[in-house]
Amino acid sequence: MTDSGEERDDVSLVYVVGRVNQGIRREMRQHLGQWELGVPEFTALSILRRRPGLSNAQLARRSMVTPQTMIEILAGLEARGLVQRAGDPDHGRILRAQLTRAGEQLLDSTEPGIEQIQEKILAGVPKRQQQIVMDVMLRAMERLRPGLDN
Amino acid sequence: MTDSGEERDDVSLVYVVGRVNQGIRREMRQHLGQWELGVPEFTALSILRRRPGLSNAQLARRSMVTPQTMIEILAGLEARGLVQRAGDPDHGRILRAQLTRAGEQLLDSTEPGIEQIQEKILAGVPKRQQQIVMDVMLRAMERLRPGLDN
DNA sequence: CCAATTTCAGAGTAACTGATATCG
DNA sequence: CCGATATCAGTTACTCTGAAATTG
Repeated sequence: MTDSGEERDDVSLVYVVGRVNQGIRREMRQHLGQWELGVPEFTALSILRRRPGLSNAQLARRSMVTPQTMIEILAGLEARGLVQRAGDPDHGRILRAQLTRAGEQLLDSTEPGIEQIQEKILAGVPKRQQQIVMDVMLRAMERLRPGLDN
Repeated sequence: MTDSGEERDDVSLVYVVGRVNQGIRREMRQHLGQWELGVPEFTALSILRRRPGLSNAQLARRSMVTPQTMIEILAGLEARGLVQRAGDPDHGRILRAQLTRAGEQLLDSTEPGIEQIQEKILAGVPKRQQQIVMDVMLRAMERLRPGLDN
């Protein structure tokens, strides 16, 4: 049996965000599989390229996961030589992470496919609307972040 | 160390959707915990209330998960008496699901808290912008759906 | 025979809570 | 001592792939 379309009314944002994310993750997983890279790993690499020198705790906050979760992701990336970490000279305990050359290269190979997913789901959507979606989602992120601080 | 704010530039939609979803799921999990309900279970119940009589396969498509994943969720809900399923009279194999009285009541108790999460992240966002976000996200859902059909 | 549905079984991914140690 | 960080260990939550049976 074939399924009919979805109506525009009475559906919550929480719901659509969840469903869209589910679909995106599925495609990402499939795409990233060829490099043995998981979605959380890809996400961490992406953030680190934009923000070299983040600590594990900072990275966790940006990813909206607990530091315990992030440490595992980071440990895996470090073990594979995609990320390297060095102690902050002014702060004994903090370890600042950044991509290695290999990490950058791997990220470069994977990203076109990810952008393709994005283009696929945004095809034909006016730039102005895209901008509004980004703004609203970024505000949502900020509202969600505080509850995450340990 | 405290973290600085996020910039509006050069961040992808795929990224923000993922992060917002992560934050939403965390709050949902925390809220739903008191009823021993997981996020996928809540999602299935929500869909079923809006669409009584969906089959497992249809439910899977709407949730953007495989039918094998959905069958487990559904089986759990049925075992707990929150959902009941009956064979389609015109179609021997298909089982159509709907909420039981208990399922409806449980959903009623949980929903206010979920709406609260939504209000929290959308506070102060103009209705027009909210509508645009919904439209764009619903379009994204449609684009993501086909790849899911087995 | 083919396509869709249901469903079992096993595996893999992703994320969490608790606890400990260190540093400023 | 307190707050933030790092990190180990164990556990839970979620989703997938493979395969088999059933039905129209």
